[in-house]
Amino acid sequence: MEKQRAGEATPPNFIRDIIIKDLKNNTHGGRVITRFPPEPNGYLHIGHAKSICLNFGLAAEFGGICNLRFDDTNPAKEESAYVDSIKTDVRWLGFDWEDRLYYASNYFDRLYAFAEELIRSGKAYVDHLSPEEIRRHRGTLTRPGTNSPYRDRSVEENLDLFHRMRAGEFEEGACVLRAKIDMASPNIIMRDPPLYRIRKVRHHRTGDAWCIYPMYDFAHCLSDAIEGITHSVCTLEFENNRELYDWVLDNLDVPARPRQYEFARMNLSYTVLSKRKLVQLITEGHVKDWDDPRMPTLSGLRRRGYTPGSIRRFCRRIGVARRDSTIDVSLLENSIREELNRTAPRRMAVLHPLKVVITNYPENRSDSLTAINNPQDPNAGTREVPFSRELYIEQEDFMEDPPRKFFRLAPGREVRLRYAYFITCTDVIKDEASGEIIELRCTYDPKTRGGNAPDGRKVKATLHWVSAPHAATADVRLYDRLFKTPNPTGDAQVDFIANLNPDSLKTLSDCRLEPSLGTADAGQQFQFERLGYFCVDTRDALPGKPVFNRTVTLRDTWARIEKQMQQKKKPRKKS
RNA sequence: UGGGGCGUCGUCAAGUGGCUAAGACACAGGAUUUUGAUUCCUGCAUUCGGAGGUUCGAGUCCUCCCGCCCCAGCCA
Repeated sequence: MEKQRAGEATPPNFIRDIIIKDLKNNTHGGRVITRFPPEPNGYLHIGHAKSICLNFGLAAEFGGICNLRFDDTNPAKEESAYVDSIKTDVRWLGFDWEDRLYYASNYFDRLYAFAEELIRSGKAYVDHLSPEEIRRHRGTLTRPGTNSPYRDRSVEENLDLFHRMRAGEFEEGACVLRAKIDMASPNIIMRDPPLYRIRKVRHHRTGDAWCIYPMYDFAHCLSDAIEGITHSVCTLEFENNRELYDWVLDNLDVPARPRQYEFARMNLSYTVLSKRKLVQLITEGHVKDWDDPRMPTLSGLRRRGYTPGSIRRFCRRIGVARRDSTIDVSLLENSIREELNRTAPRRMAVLHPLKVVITNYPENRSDSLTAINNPQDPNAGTREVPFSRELYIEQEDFMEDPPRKFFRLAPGREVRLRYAYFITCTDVIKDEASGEIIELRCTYDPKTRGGNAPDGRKVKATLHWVSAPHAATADVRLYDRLFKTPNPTGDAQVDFIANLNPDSLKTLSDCRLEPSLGTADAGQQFQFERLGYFCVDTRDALPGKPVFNRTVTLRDTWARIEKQMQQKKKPRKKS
């Protein structure tokens, strides 16, 4: 096993501390059993990755196990398609639940028996109040609730009623099984919470076997107990539910006594993570689907070119705590750059082509030059790239009237073409009608082959380029942040949709790539030199016709300088 | 306004009464560079939401105050 690099060890967090203490005190018989419990009603996103890494990571670190358990107690919202995508994503992230793939729905019989046990001990009752009446009886944050008139039915009557609920004798909403706790509890969760409701809906796994389904608060803690979970880790919004979690387990004869611990869910700048909002983005057509490369879903990130390792490292770096937090996306971006810098083969690709004719280079001749595949990895070897009289360079690498700090190509200036020759710009050809620059005439110095001048003269810039007659053509998708504001949902007055970045996707259809890129396979990742990291799309690419997605740009100091110069030019706005 | 939580650098986050308050990202300088990339240096909280108090000593303990988050689904 590769030794963890310094600073990459799992940082301490309070849940880890609890486990260490429990292990020391033999609280759970020295065992650590966690679980990742998604509801199959949507795709996993980067926030779930935090939970997955935490739960599986904790188990791995302390010699325990982590189960994958689908919390499928609401058939109206859940689908097996989501089960499949979740399994794919967890596996892709690099975690293995082995033979421990569980479903809350597998426990429906046992859960039903637990409910009967609660009724028999006088701690649950069937309530015939309507949903509206239940709400009214619940009271408010500051006022206690009032008891349901059905609260004191006998055990026999409750048992009978509950059996009849299960038998389908009542309509949806006609009645519900409730825990008999305390309608005056300051914790609203404890005011006789519903345990079972009637749903005459086909369940994706149990079919029509049931018409009553357990609520989260009843099913989750008992599922944990059934599986012998020791540390039930969830997010902070369930903190109020912990009292009920404990109540259920304390009032039933359960096989194990798990404990719930809560950590803060993450927010990520320039995006949204709530399932409701992600769904909205899809249904309103702002993005294509769950796996749109702009989505913070694991399938979106995967398609964007993020690797499992980069996401795991990101999750390790953000830590686990109880305070609200918004992680800067640059941390995520840094995680993938860091990996791809080490691993991605370099290639040259011209996204916005500007034709260059080397006037002193013979027609009908070509040249083959050796390029290094990855300067960070000597084992990556080299490749040959063709050179000829007609080339393409990046439009933004030439300026007719360059500012001081611009040291790329300009009239009369000499620059290096990477791995090729020094060239000097002699003429600028423009479209007569529009004035647009359509071609450059340059000369090359044959003595600089490979990129070095024998006389030792230096150039200030090295440009990437592609030989025109040899180039492959492809579509390249430039993805950027989905929202233009760091906190798209921050202003309650503004619909987050209004904060969408209109430039989150730019599709370029006339990009010229070095020939080898024309046959790249789906999923392959490259660094396009001086531009960024790109991968071949896995959905829209055809054999021999790849489509490239930009994962992330390279850090771009020049862009920053340009921006600063622009800001200087503009008169400062009064603050 | 009832209850439950949380406030340490721009963003995360260590810190569990006793060296000069870790580290990462971001940012700003500089060096190296055939990617304005990478890499490498350097800088970046006299102060921990605020005010009092306890203590020889407080980010850590106490009191009060301020701010933010969660809970009134037959969702999870």
